[in-house]
Amino acid sequence: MPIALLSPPKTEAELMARAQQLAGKSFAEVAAERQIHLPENLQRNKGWVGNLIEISLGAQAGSKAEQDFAHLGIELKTIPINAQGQPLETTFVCVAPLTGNIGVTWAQSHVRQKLAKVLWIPIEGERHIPLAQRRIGAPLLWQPSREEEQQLQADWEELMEMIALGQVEKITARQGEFLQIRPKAANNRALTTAIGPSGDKILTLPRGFYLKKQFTAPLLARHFG
DNA sequence: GCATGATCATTT
DNA sequence: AAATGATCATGC
Repeated sequence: MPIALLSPPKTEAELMARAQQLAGKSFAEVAAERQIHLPENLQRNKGWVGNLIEISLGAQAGSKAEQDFAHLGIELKTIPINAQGQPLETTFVCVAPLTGNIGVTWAQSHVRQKLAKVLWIPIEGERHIPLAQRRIGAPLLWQPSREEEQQLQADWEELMEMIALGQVEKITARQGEFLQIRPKAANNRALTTAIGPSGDKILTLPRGFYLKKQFTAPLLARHFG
């Protein structure tokens, strides 16, 4: 007898109340509540925690493009942290568009849309903690400050200019102070179309935008530090 | 392949 | 130790 699927939260307050009720619970506890299988580790289940939290908050798991709670204008992101509350990983934002970028501005960008309002759920992520014992932290509903938005915009414009000028294969994860571009693919044989150095079409590895820890660390510290 | 969810693991 | 580049699962 499957348990009932949680309905989407109707209001921001309801979403936050649910998120606060998850705080302090272990993955084992929450997985049991929702009758979700708990894997040994995340090696072959990298999105497991994100899916667990989605289901536990009433987002439709395996959803389509758009924010997790589109009716509330809120994107959900789990972020693994260490014992000091610092992020252990970068945060994937969205796929980097490698073609069709003529005339696209920061204001219209997917990065800005995705990050307009984010519900951050910190989770214990240190690998020495067995997955079952890792706990969920207190939620943080965040909107970028003017300064944060300017930081992201500057990196985005630099990186998008390189893409538009056919320099995508010269982009490295070292570029961008707060926002970087790295591979986002099943493996290194995956290919997608991009603009080449001569302005022609080339095939290259799909890339994604990621928030560097230099961006998310202060964001978390301001609230939890 | 692309979009969802990210973390792994090699390199520096 | 930290960051970069590579990778894993799933649905369509």
